[in-house]
Amino acid sequence: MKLYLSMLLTEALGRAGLGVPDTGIQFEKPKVAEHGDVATNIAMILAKPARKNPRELAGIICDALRPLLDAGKIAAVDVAGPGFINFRYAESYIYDMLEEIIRKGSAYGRSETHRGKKINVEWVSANPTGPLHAGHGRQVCLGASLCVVLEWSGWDVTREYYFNNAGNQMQNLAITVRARYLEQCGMTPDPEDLHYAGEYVSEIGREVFVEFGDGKKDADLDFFRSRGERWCFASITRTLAVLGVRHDVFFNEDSLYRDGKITDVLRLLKEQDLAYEQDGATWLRTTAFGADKDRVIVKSTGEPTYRLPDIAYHREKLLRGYDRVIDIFGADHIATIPDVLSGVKALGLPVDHVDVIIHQMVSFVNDGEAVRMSKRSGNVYYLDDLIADVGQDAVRYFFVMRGANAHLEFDVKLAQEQSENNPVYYLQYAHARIASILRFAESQGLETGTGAELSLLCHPAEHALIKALLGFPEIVALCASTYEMQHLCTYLNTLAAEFHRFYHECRVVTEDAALSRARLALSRATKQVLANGCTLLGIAAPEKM
RNA sequence: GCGCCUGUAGCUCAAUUGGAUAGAGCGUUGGCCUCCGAAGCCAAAGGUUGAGGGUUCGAUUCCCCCCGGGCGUACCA
Repeated sequence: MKLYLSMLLTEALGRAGLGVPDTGIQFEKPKVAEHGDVATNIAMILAKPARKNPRELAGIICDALRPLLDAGKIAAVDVAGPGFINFRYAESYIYDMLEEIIRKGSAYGRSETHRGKKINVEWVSANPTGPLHAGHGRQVCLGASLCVVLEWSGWDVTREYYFNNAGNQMQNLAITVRARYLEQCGMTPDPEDLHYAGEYVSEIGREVFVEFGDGKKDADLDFFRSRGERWCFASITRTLAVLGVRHDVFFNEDSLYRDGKITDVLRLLKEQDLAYEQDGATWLRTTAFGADKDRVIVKSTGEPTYRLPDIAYHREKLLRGYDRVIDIFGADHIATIPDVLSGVKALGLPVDHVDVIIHQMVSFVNDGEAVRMSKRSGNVYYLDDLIADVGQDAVRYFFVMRGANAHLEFDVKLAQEQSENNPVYYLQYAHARIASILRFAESQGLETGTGAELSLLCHPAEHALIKALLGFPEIVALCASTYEMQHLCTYLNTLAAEFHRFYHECRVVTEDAALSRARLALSRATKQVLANGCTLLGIAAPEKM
């Protein structure tokens, strides 16, 4: 529709002796229904260069536009407010569109906008030094939903997890696992060795003991490292699977060492004088990229800091040739981004197509009290715990219902206690309710299939519901282009509300068979859109609850 | 100190990226089931969008300056 109006407006502007602004013609959906279904601010944009009153200009544009309009699509066009041009859909248009929704079914909302283009989304990427904690949930859910939305916009999506199975943190895990294993063998662990305090490390130690007895007393750290890594990997992927999240690629950090990529990058940086030795360490000349000071990339122990493998990893990823690359990070990792990107850029790779999504931290509140999160103390609220407390659907929904930039407060108690009033249940309830209506209709011998006379739907609540359904593809596109998933949540809840209103205003199954069939068709279409939305969010769309 | 994020109803957060009367949920108050799911609907109350300037037809949104909160500012990731 916007495309159609855009064409006509361009034509009309030409006839009125006006040009199209560089920004194109912008449309928006008026907040207030009386203002019509679509509006454009074109007259206000053009008013200044044309040195004319916006309202007057809008009138001129309208006059030029009216003869061009197809009455089957647009019923009315008028000037309002400071110079908006408002359009109102023709009834036949919304019936046609409803027909289309029904025809497209589970594909309604998909588009081919980015067909043939490849995108890589890297997210989660938590260190395999323990199970995922509740705070990881936000990134898990944001990324997972984003990937689906991108696919619905035609992108060929690669889901990637950068698996940090090398470096200092893994060394600490290995030491801790060994200490816990030796504890099983009857030795008292040195507190210095217990870098990770979580109970799970003891569990790993027990597993090793069960399998080998005390036969691994003299095994080297590599053994315990790989046992720890294997356990953590299994734990993380299991939790992800519970939430319906999967990755296509787990890129192992240690492969960068094995394949010599770390040394390659170090050499390349040194060749460009972007890395230098000092005080026994190797420094990255980040001041050359505008940073306040240079940073260490290889410690005096000879071990790289995270920056170096991060640069090497991004280089490998970019070399694979994606049209777009998305990195999702928590705000606590924000410091690495400028260094890594400028490092990669210095290696001759373009980074303009890399988008970094930063999400702010989550705080968990339980019964008015902050849930303390500390890996070292072992006092951790795990993502598994959160799922057990509120359910996977609530987890998936709550983490994406707010913008990534908002500091999210997750009140666990509230999510448990008030689950009846939860937005996610509100949404699912609408879906289950429609399913119930359809079952009832069938029990009454009503045919709920095709062939409904949609023009019988003339009640305001019916029109409002249809128009709400029409907005779905645009919302999907909006989420895909802004990377902001909360728009979908907001949309789905207003859609559910619109349905509930319709339900109260218009009885679906009545003696009037023709009207009943039309309303059943509308109900089915609503159910379909709700289900499609649930698919995008990764939550269930139940037939009963 | 510096950098990034943030401040909107009592609470948690929206606001289609600069649009028309700033909206939802929770909480509070009052209505609605002889009828397809009341996990629902309707209504009321609640706001100087942290404060002050600026940009323009128009600012919650952009710019400047204060004030408050979060995260960084490691030879941890």
